[in-house]
Amino acid sequence: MARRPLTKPRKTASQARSRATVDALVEATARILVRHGFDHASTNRIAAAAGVSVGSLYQYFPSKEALVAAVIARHRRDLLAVAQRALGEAAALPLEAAIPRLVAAAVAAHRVDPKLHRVLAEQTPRTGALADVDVFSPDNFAMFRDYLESRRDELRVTDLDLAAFVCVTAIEALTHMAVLHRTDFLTDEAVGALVDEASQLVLRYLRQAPQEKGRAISGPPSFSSER
Amino acid sequence: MARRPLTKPRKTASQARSRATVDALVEATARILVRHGFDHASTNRIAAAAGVSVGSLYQYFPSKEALVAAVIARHRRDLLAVAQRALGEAAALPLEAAIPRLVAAAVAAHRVDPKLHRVLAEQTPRTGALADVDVFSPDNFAMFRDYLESRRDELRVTDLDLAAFVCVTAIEALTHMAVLHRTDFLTDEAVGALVDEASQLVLRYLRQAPQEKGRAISGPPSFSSER
Amino acid sequence: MARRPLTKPRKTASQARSRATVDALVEATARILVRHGFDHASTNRIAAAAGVSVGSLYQYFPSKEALVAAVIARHRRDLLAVAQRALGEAAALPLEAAIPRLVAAAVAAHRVDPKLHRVLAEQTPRTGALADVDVFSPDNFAMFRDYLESRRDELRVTDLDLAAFVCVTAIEALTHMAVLHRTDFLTDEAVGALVDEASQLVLRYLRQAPQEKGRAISGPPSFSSER
Amino acid sequence: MARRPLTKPRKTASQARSRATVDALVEATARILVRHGFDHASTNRIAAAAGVSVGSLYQYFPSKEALVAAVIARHRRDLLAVAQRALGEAAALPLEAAIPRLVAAAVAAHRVDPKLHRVLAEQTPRTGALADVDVFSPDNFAMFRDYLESRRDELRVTDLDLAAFVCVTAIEALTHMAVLHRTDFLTDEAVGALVDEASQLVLRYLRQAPQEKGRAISGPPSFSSER
DNA sequence: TATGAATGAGACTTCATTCAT
DNA sequence: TATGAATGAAGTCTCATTCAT
Repeated sequence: MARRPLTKPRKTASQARSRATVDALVEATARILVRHGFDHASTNRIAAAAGVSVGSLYQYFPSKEALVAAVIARHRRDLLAVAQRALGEAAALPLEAAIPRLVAAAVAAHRVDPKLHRVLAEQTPRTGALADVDVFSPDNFAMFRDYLESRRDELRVTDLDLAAFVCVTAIEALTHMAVLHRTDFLTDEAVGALVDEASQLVLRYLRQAPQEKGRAISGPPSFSSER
Repeated sequence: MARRPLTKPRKTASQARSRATVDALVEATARILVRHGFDHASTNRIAAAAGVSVGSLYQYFPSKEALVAAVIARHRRDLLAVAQRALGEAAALPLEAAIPRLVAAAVAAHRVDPKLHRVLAEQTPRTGALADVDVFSPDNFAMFRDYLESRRDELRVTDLDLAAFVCVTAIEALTHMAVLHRTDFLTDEAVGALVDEASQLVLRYLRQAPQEKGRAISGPPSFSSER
Repeated sequence: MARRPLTKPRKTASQARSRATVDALVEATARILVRHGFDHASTNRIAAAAGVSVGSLYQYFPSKEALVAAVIARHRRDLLAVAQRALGEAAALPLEAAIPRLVAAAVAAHRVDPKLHRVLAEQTPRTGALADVDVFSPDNFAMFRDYLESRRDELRVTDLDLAAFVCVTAIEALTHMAVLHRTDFLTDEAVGALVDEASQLVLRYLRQAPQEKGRAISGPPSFSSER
Repeated sequence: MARRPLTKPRKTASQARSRATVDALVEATARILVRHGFDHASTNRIAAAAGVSVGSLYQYFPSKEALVAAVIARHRRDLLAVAQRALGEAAALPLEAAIPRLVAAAVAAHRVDPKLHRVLAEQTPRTGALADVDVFSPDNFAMFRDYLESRRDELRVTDLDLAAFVCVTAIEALTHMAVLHRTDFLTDEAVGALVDEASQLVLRYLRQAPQEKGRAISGPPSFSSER
């Protein structure tokens, strides 16, 4: 028992060291990716930026691809966290209030690290180990599908899989496009309009039209007027 | 004048030959891109596939990027042609009929050369000369915006720029995603549903709600039931 | 003296442990050499296969070469043991019986660990510390020379050094070649013929032809006297 | 016809240039191999020694192995030429005269480029593309077998394949060993004795003993019949 | 204008060895 | 004494581009 405290911390120290190296490498990769672009993100450069030797890099990552895959995974995890939180908060809300919140979350998610997002989207080839890696995971679809399920009686649509595909793809594309090609839509003044429009797009697609429910209402609330 | 027939044909022949070489190179690039992927599409390989020497390749294209840009431009032109034809046909139709037609055209466009489309979308870095090259050109937005303009009185939306962005982006994303990641949505049996849903998405977003026009209607026509 | 029983076993245990580690490393090296070839036999791999850390490996062997040298030495010792035993048994026999026995022993020796033998022969560079290491040691020549000495009166040859060189080299080459390139000569049916032929080769070279005993003969023409 | 002289020389010039580069590379490889050893014969070093760029090296040789294989092939061709010439000259001679000549040729062959021979024999791993490359080709066996065939009635042995294997292997091993490990046998004074002994070894093995001609004798005991 | 040999920077990766813990 | 993370020199090979012919 006397030796335990001696051995275990050592092991832990060693593990912590490894972990630190791994983290430094992933972080350095992201940084280099943003600063120099995928093509010029060489493993030597990444290792240097991480403050470790190339040898260490290859001790933890079998290839450049693996390194980039780790960056993508980390980025995706970050995005997912934002989406998940928003969905959690929206779960109890009616469609009219939930959708704008989710759309706003999608926009927020894309602002987590827009430069990295752009590099990942525009320069990172989906080849080899990265073939099936996508910044947006199927988790998004599943999560949204589950939400729709819980709100089924408010919905016009019946094939929830298909509906989830349509909504998630559309929201994702609009925010993605805005971030990459229409940053003019993302100014503080303009972003409200974008969120409104995207929300309208999805809401009108999903929900039971008022008259279809048997009564007339005054139309959906607008996100931008809520601000 | 007497020499004209002598000179001009020769010149033309030479021009025609140049044109043929350029075409062969672009075609070869597309072929190699599909067969070997962007990373392994070397200029030597492309030249060989085109039946010319590397030297000649550089006579016509200043860089590999220029070559790929030409392929992208050609591909985009092909896609645009499909979209343009559909828009032309849809111009005279009311929204309810026009939108499904446009969506169907978008799906058709993505089927022009899906393998090339995938390589261009997944492997071709938007770097250097290719930075601003996108498979989907702003022309699409402008064209669609013009169409909306001509149908303004059927519309609920008022900011037509924004609306065009929303619609074109959504339609494009849905078809793109389907082609790349959900080919199960593109079987002969399933594609109708996809087109229906995409049409609903856009139609419900764009148009004057029935009760807003002062009368009740029975809902939009379905693409799939039209077939 | 009272402590001896206490200290010595401990010391011995430690020594035994060291010895065990050394053995494990040599054994692991041989195994890895066979399985992966010389080029891919990295020290890390060897250490892992031996169940020790690289650090420990370098505690016992100053370099990779030293490790391989140990493997060669062990292999040579094994081969030598076979040869020595055969020579011991043959010592008392007349040439006609002894030679076939030695040849058979040479074949048997090459079957001790043929895969290792091949790797050592084909892939292990005779460089640096391994420069003068040969699988077949000069011991073989000396041993055989001694045997010839003891049978001198049965021999036709007079320069026993040269004769030992000729015989040992020939036998060694034939068995070596057979093991590496003509395994068809080593089937149970064929091996007898090979041993016969090798024995004939050596016997006819060495011995006094029956009728030559006790009288002078002309013998075959000599190359050196032709010069 | 007028253009032919223009084009063809150009082509030839180009071919000659290529050929010169290839030759320079093979020659440089041999030189570097001798000077620095296999391990330190890097492709960059070889290219530099050949006065060309690494790129050119890889234009003509797909790998370092291919380069070394070319050196081996060239060396073997040189050795073979010596052996072939000797065999040609010996073809008409009776065994007693032919064998010493062949043995002498084997010694001469090993003196063509002894340093290269040593590097090839001692340091060059038989791995990958070099796996089946051997300095001594099967051609040697076939050639010698053919010679034996033509002298069949002078022979004691009956299985000529086996006999060729035995003789060629023995001669080759003796000269090889002498070159690599017993250069003291190769001095001008000593080499005659070596050739004599090797000739005796082979001759006595092969030929009909004078007294054996025309009658049956008991011969030495056979190993295989003892089993 | 066409050819294709030549270029050479630079990418990825390995591995024997060291050393802090 | 053991561990294994870290090192970094060095190696092989690719490919966009140039240029003599």
